[in-house]
Amino acid sequence: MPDLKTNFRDKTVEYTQLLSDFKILLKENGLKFTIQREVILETLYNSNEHLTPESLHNLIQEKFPNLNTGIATVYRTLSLLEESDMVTSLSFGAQGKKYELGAKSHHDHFICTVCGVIIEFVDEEIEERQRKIAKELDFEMRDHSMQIYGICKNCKTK
Amino acid sequence: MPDLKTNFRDKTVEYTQLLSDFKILLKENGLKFTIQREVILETLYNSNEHLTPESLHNLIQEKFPNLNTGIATVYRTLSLLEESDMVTSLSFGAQGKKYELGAKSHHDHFICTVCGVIIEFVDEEIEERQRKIAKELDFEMRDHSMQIYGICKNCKTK
DNA sequence: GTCGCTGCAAAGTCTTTGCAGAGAG
DNA sequence: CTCTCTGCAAAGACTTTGCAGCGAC
Repeated sequence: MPDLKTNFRDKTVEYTQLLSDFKILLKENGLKFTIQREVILETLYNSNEHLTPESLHNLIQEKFPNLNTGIATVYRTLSLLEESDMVTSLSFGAQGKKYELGAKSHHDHFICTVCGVIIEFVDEEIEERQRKIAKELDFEMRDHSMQIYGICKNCKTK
Repeated sequence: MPDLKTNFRDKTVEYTQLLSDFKILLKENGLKFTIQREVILETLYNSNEHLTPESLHNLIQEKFPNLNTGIATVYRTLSLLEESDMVTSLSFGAQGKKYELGAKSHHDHFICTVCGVIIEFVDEEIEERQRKIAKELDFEMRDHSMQIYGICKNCKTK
C-alpha cells in the first residue's frame, strides 16, 4: 500500500485501562463487576474480529467452559457496553449484528457482501475531507461511521 | 459552498427504466410480473428513505389497502431484488435491515444530534478516495454509506 | 392449462425477559 | 445482608417456509 496513508488501526488502549474504565462505569451506575462481564470484555479485546453475540459466546465457552456463561448474559453485557459507548455494533446481511470495542481508534469498514468479512481501515485523507465539508456547512462534527459494501478479493476469485 | 464538489444527488434512473429492467430480470428467470412485485418496486422508488421490510409493507398497505399484500411477499420480493442487485440492504445501529434501490446509492449524511435534521450529500473527492482504497485492497465496491454525527449550524447558535 | 405466485399460518431464528437461586459489595 | 447478576427457559420479535388456491402467460 505505497502511496496511501491508509492504515489498519493499532490497539491504542491497553487492556488494563479498558478494564479500569469498565469498573468505573459499573461503579458509577451501581452495577457489579462479575467474572462473566470481565470475560466478555477480555474476549472482545483479544479478538481482532467483529464478533456476533453467538460467536463471542462460543469463544467464551471454549476458553472458560467451567464458567458456563449463558448467551443471555452475553446479550445483556453487550447492550450495556454499547449503551456506554464502550463497544459499537455493525451489522450486515444475513449474518446479524457484530460488535467491536469502540475504544479502539476511529475507523471505517469494508464489508464483503458475500462472505461477511469486515476489513477495517483509517484513511487520513477522508478524515480530512470530512472535516473540510463539516466546516463548510458550519457543522460541528462529533463522530462518524462509514461502511463500504462490496465483494472482497477472495470472493471475487471464486 | 464554493470550492466543494459536494452535491445533493439526483435520481439518476427513471422509474420506467427501472420497471423495464425488472421485467427483463423476471422474464430471464422464468418468473412472473405481478401487481405485488410492481407495487413493491414503485414504493421503494418513491421513498427517499431506507425502508425496513415492515415499513415498506406498511406504506404499501396504506397506499393499496385493497391489494392486501402480505409481509411474506415483501420479504420474498426484497430477497429477489437484492439477489439481482436491484436493491441493496444496509443496516446500522440498533435498527434492523433496511433496503433501498441500488440505483440510488452513494450518498452520505450529516445528522444533527440535537435537532435530528439530516443533510444528504455526495462528495466526489471522498468517492474518489474510496475507489482508490478499494482498488488497493482488491475489493469490488458496490455501495457505501456514511454518516457524520454532530451539531448543525442552527443548533450551535442557539 | 401450466406453473409460479400469493396470503396465511406455522415454523425457524435471533434476542429479550421473568424468575429463583447465586454472588459481589 | 442486600440487591444485582446469572442461567435457564419461556416469550417476543423478526424472517422464512409449506400449502392450497389464484393468476400471469
